Amino acid sequence: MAPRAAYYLSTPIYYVNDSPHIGHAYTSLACDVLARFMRLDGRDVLFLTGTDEHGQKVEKSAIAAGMETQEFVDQVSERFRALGEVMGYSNDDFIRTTEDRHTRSCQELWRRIVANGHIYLGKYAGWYSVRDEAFCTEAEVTDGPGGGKVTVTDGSPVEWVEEPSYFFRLSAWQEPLLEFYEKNPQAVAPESRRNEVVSFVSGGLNDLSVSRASLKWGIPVPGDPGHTMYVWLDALTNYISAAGFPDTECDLYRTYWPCDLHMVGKDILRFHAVYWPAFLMAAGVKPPTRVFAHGWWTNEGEKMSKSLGNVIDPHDIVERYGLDAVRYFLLRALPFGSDGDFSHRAIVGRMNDDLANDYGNLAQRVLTMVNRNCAAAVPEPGAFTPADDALLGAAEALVETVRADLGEQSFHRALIHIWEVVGQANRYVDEQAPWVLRKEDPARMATVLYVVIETLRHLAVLTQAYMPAASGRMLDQLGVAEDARTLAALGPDGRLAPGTPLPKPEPIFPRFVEDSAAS
RNA sequence: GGCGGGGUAGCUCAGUCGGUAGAGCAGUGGAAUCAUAAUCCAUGGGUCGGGGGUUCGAGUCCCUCCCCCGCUACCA
Repeated sequence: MAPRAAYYLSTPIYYVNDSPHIGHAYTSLACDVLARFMRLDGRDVLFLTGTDEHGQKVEKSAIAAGMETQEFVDQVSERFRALGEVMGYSNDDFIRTTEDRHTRSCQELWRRIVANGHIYLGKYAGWYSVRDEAFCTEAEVTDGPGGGKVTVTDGSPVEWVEEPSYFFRLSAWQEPLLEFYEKNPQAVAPESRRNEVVSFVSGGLNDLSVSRASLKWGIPVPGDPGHTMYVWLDALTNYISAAGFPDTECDLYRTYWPCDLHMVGKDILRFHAVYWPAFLMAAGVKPPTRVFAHGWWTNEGEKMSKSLGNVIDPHDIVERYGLDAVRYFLLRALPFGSDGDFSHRAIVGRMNDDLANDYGNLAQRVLTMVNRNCAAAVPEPGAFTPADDALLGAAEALVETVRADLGEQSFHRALIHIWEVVGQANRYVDEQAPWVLRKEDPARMATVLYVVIETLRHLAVLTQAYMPAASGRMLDQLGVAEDARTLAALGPDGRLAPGTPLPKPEPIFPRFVEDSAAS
């Protein structure tokens, strides 16, 4: 038997200075759905997430909180782990940049880049924003209200810093990067983001400051402990640290690197699509296969911000709408890659129309009939008619379509395709009218009900990646064994066995009923 | 300023090679009654952002203008 094809995908590591919000939840959710789907498809998956714990900002926050820095990051990192539990993530690893394995990896990557002549000692002078962890050009700085200088973009204060610094020779990587994008058109997605990246690189690249002398909370530069690595070089390296680097001969590394997919928000695309491949190529390491930048959410049409106080906390919406509904909505509401709006009306529409009415009710109406008229067991089908074959054929063809959609991270399209079959099944039930057959032709009724529950088996197996809990309950009601819920079990060979006892059906997707007492 | 992406039914959006404008939701009418008052059927006279052009024929190609979004530059 051939070894299972490996699939390595990552979320960004989240900065511990932030509180987990819907943006973090969304990025990881997309990865989780992909990871689950790939596992169902028999792939050997490594799904990585974690936390970014270094930098001046963290150090200052710890002091402000009156805590030891390590104690502070331990506590905040835990919040991101907790988010994973609330959202049902199935990550295989959770890396923290304060771990030894990461320090070793970073330092070795640095040594290799130095050995190849791409890091040199220079001097940096400029405006530095502690909040943004970045130096700013003169054009990005303006006079602040309090007399000091602030950034133009978000008004965070900047301070003038002059210090010796190590530089990464990014300027030398312009051509290799352009060649990389050219040869690997799928390396940056979606298409519009790829254009932006190519355009940015074509415009010329400046060398990058990759160390800071004034920073203590970070990874020391090998051979020059007076310097600490620049936060992005540190953070990005987590992706190979988790793959066992620098031990490039270990199973982990040989199996999973290069990473198949880095999922990121559009704000950090440049770091992943430009700096990161350059760092790796400079060290003689293969760059990641693909970086996908998704969009932002607004809340009821408004940009989310701390000052507006309208930042969506994943815990709140999961509590209000339920995890399965939230997971479904976030990936169905908009084309993946675009910006989207989170509104109460929109999610309730999806919950009630798509989940409760179309999908949930399809299962309920058919399983109830089976329960009452087929001795609560999978019925014995007779010969299939063309109408039966049409529905079964559509259900069986779905796996190919969904695999292709998810292969290009088109989460919403996969759901649209699945729901086309949901609609087809509802129409089939109306046309066949098993409640009429019950009196006139019980054998035909049994066949019709069988065709629908067999269709439901396909639907439920496929929706597992998006809605693990609800889909699992549906598979329970269909009498599908735990070990028969993979994509390999789809198709005619895995059909439901007549006579299998079925439990009494219970509604799977609750309708959201507005609380009229409120307001 | 440059580059990229958009401007299509009340709302969210599809529209491959140019050939009588589509889907979902919402609305209206009807059927059915197995089901979570769920389902199914019927129903869209929209200047396809404005103007001009090419063509027998353009949402779909060309020119131009307006507006929105993203990336980026420069002036300062």
